[in-house]
Amino acid sequence: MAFTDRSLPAREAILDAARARFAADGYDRATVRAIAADAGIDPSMVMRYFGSKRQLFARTAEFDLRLPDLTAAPRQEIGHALATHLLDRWEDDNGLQILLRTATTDDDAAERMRSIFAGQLAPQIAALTGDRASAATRAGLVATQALGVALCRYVLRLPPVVAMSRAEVVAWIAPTIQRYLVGKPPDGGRVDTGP
Amino acid sequence: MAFTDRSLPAREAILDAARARFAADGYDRATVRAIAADAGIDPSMVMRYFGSKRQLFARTAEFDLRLPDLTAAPRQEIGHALATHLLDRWEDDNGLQILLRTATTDDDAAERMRSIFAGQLAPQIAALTGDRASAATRAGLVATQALGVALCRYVLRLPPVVAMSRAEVVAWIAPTIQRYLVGKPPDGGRVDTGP
DNA sequence: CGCGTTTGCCAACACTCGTTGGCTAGACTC
DNA sequence: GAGTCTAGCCAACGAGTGTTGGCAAACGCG
Repeated sequence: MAFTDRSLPAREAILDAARARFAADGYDRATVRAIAADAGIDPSMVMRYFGSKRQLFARTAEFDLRLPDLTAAPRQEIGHALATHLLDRWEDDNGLQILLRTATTDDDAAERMRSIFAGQLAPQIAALTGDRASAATRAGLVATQALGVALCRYVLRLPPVVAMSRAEVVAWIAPTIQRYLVGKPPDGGRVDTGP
Repeated sequence: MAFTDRSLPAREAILDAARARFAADGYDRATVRAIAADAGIDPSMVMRYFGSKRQLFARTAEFDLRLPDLTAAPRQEIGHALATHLLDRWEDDNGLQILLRTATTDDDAAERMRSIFAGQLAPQIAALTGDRASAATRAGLVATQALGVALCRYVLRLPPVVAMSRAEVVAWIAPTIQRYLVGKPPDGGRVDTGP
C-alpha cells in the first residue's frame, strides 16, 4: 500500500495546510478537520497518508537553522551575521514558529527545540572559540536572546517589537549576540563548569 | 447567591490547583476536571464559583511586575537591578509562567502580556530617560531578553540555561538590559519614530 | 478489455471536554 | 425549632476531537 505520484498533490496540500495551521494555532488548536478542510481533502485521508496527527506534526516540525560557517566572517561581525541569518531564517520558514507555538505546552516540541540549539548552534560556537566547555552555555545565552526576539516579534506580536524594521532589530541585538558568542564572561558569570 | 466564608477554603483550593495546572500545562491542556480533582472538589463547583473556565483562567493570570523605582538606583546598576528583580519576581510567582505557557496560542493571554510591558515597564523607562517616544521601543527590547530568559529557563528548560545559577544569569544579561534601558541607540537602530 | 490497486468520501465510533440541572445534607437566621 | 439558603455531589447533555472501516469511482497494468 505504497502511495503513488497521483496522490502527491493531495499529500503536499495537506502538508502545506498543516504547516500553516500549526504555525498559526499550535498543535492542540489546529484540528485535523481544519487542516483537511484547508487542503480541500477529507480528514480520513490525513490519517491514511500520515498515520496520525502527531506524525503529521512531526513532519511539519522539522527545522534546521542552516547556520553558515561563522568562522568565515570577521570576528567583530559574527554577532551581526548571526542575528541577520536567524531573522532571515525564520521569516522564510515557519518551522520555528510551529515549534515555538507548541513547545510551551508540549514536551516533544520542547525537546526538538533543545536539540536544535544543543546540536546545531553549540558545535558552531565550540569551533569558533575552541572552548567546548563554554559552548553550551554560550549557545543557551544566544538562545535566550534569539528566541526572545522571535517570541515577541512573531508570536506575541508586541507592538514596539513588531514596529521595528528588521535592520533596527539586528542593530540592537547584534552586540548582545556578539557578546554571548565570544565576549569575555562577566564577573560572577563563569562559563565553564570548574570549581 | 453570594458565597459565604464557609466555601472560602474550597474556592482557594480551586485557585491554587488552577494556578499550578495552568502554569504546568497551559490553558488548553489543563482541564477543569483535573483542576477540580487536584483541589478535591467536584468540577461543577468550579463553574458555580468562577463562572467558566475562561473566567477562572483570568483570575489566575493576573500578574504584576511590581517594578521598584528604577530612578532610585545608581544609573550604572539599573540593568543589574532590573534583571535581578525580574528573576526574583517570576521565581516566586507563577503568574508569568501561566501567561507565557498559553500566550503562544491564546490571544487573550498574549494581549495581557502586551499590556504588562506597555503599561508597567514602558512608563518606568520613560521616567528614567525622559524620552517618552523611545520608551516603548526600549521596553520591547527589554521584553525580548527578559521573556527569552524566562522561556528558555522555566518553560523550555534548555539544559545550559537551567544549569546556570541565578547570579550567573544576572551577570550575563544585566549588561544587555542596561543597554536596552538607557544605552545609546546603535547605528541603524534609531529609537524614535521620526524620519 | 479485465482485474487489482489506489484514491477519495461518507458515516460512525469512542472518547474527552466544558457546562448544566437537580438532588441531599448541612448551616444559618429569626 | 421551623424555614431558608448554601455547599457539595451525581448524572447527564451537547459539542468537538482523533481515528477507523467500508464502499464507489478512477487509475494502471496485463
